[in-house]
Amino acid sequence: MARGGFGDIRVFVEVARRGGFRAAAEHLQLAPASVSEAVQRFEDRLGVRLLERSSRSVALTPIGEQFYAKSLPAIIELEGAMNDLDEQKDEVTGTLRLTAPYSAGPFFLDDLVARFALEYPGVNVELIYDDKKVDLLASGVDAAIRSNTLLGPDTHAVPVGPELAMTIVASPQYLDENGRPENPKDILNHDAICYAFGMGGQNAPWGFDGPDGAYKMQPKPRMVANDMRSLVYYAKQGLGLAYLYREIAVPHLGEDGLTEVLSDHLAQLPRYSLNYRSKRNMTRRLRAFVDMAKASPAGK
Amino acid sequence: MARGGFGDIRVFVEVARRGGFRAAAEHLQLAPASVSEAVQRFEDRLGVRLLERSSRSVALTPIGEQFYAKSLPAIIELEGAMNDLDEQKDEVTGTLRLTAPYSAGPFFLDDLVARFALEYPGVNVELIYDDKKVDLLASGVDAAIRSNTLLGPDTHAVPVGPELAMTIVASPQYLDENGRPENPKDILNHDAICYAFGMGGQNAPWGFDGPDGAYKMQPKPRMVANDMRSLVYYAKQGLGLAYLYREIAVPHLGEDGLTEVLSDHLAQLPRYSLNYRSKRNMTRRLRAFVDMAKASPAGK
DNA sequence: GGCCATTGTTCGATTTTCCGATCACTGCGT
DNA sequence: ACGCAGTGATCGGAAAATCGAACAATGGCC
Repeated sequence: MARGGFGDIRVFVEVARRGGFRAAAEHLQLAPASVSEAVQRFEDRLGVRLLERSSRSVALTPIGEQFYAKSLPAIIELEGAMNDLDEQKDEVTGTLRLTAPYSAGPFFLDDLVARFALEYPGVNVELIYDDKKVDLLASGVDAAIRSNTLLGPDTHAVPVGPELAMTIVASPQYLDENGRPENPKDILNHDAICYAFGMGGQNAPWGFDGPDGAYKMQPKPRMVANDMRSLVYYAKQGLGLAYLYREIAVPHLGEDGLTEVLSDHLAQLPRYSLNYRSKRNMTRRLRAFVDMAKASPAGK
Repeated sequence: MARGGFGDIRVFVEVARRGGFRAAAEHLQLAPASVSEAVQRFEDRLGVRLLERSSRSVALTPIGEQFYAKSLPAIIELEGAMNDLDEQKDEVTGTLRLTAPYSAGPFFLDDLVARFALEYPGVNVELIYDDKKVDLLASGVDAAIRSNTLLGPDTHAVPVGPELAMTIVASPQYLDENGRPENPKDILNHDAICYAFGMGGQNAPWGFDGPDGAYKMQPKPRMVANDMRSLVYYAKQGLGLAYLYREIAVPHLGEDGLTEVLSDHLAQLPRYSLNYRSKRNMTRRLRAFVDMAKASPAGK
């Protein structure tokens, strides 16, 4: 550091601003002795006394008052510039750690993450697919995409991904043999092919819209898997009614394939929720990702 | 100085402003190595590269460009505040303490000090004529003018005053009675009127230039005084050869006055040396005096 | 292509700054 | 008047910054 340079101005200004050496030292993260000595050396070099001292207090001299008044605005500007630098700095390198359900990738997340990685080449992305509940504080991830909004200190959520259209499908053969459900309550009399959230996880409830609003039902699960392509396969084999994302079912509809039922009764699922903690030291890379996710169209 | 503090901003800004480390170093009065290392440490602490370097040039990174743009106005403000402080400080009353040989006053120092006092009305000048050796550290003076350069920690010297032409004079009567010295060694056969450096001080040796270079001789002192006007008087009285500053002798030459001898053999004395310590307590008034002394023409 | 001047960098030595422990002083409460 | 808490200052040792000398790299000139 250039001896007796502008760093001394900062130290002096801090003493003046805080009304004492010890308070200034605390703010500057220096020892009180260091602040005392630094200001003394500064005054010696200048050949000017900026501060009047007694053993219990400190006051500005007239010339110190003037110098302080002139210097403070500039010091504040430099503090701002340093803060801006800190904020920008986060875009340079770092790893963004995400977790998301397996299902999110093909729907929208692969695309979103790829676009993010291209725009911010300095950021590495670590994406852990997991269907389990996640604790943002304990998990070490920057953000967790889940189907629901997470709660916690300083936790925020933004909707991401597409509006999720659901469907219930079955093979024509199954329907011939077991009848067509006419009302949502009819699924209780049918075999259900359900999606499970991993081993030991709950089965996804089936969501419906009725005259009284949205509600969910939990049918009797005949087949359970945590991969919707398997659900499609089981349905084709005539093993029951399968509840899954419509996008996955669409290629398998019609002719010898699957038939949709109860289409008018199905509720759309809410979009995924990007959950993150917006604490004071929220990194720029997380901020950038949240901003990009917000800006993405609902279909993506 | 608070390490890694705002002093580093100033150093970085200076490199950016001047387009290179060496130019910035010159302006900051630091070694190039110091500037290079200071900016490197700054970048390391920040975790950001502000400058792109090659072996012959330097350029700002994008983030460095932004930081420079934000910081420069504040640095300029602080420079202004420092300049204002310097200007104010010059107005603060203070005492410049000098010591000089008795001989310096009439030659140049009275004039120099008078011009200084007129230009800096807020400064008092205390001038102690003394021919003794002086210890800058112990003496309490700001600067010591002596005929030689002083040595010591942080001690600097600049030549001041006129080139000192010397002369040897005697009365025509004396020369008629005792013969005219033809060579410097002849003065050993004459009575000498010598200048003494105060009571108990040495006599000033007589300086000559010969084919083998400059040398000094110490003649047999018949008359001794520490005021050259007295030496002039003694010489007029025919008491011997007097060695003194030519400027003092000139009004007394010719007619019934004094005659110069050995003029071709005399060495000029080196200019006086203004010795001062440029340590951390170098005041602006001392700096101003040194600058004015440097700027004075050699005849003054 | 070779040489030279100029640049930024490196490194061990030196100088300066920072720090912890301690001290002197002061204002306040009793 | 005394004791205590809190302030700024001091000082020797540790840590950091600066420096001089030397080096590597580069661009311009011949």
